[in-house]
Amino acid sequence: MGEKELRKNMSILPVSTVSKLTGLTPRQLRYYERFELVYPKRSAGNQRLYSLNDIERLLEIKDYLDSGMTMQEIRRVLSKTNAPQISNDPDSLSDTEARKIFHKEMLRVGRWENHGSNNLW
DNA sequence: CTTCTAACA
DNA sequence: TGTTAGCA
Repeated sequence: MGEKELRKNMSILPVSTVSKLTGLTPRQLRYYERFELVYPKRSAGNQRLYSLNDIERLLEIKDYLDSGMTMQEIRRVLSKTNAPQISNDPDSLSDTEARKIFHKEMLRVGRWENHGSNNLW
């Protein structure tokens, strides 16, 4: 697995950020998790941590729902393309390193907001 | 922030 | 069926 893919699979984004990024409410994010459309990690405080791949997934889910697709159908499609979240050891990262990565993502978020772009990665 | 149940269209 | 309000 390349370094890029590794970073995309790191779960570091809290629901508030993911909500703004995807336009989905935290409630919807929880609902989708119930249907196994996404499998975010959990922080020590039991709060969801999403990866960049999860963002892409969620955006896809949005489109699929607009297309009139069902949760079950979406789950089937997504389970083929993207296997369940794999081993991304957040514990293997030092705190400073994790903070660096998170800050980087925050900067990216700001950039998108300024450009108002929907074509993300 | 999390969980849960009940309710709506 | 997808989503939400209100609670603890």
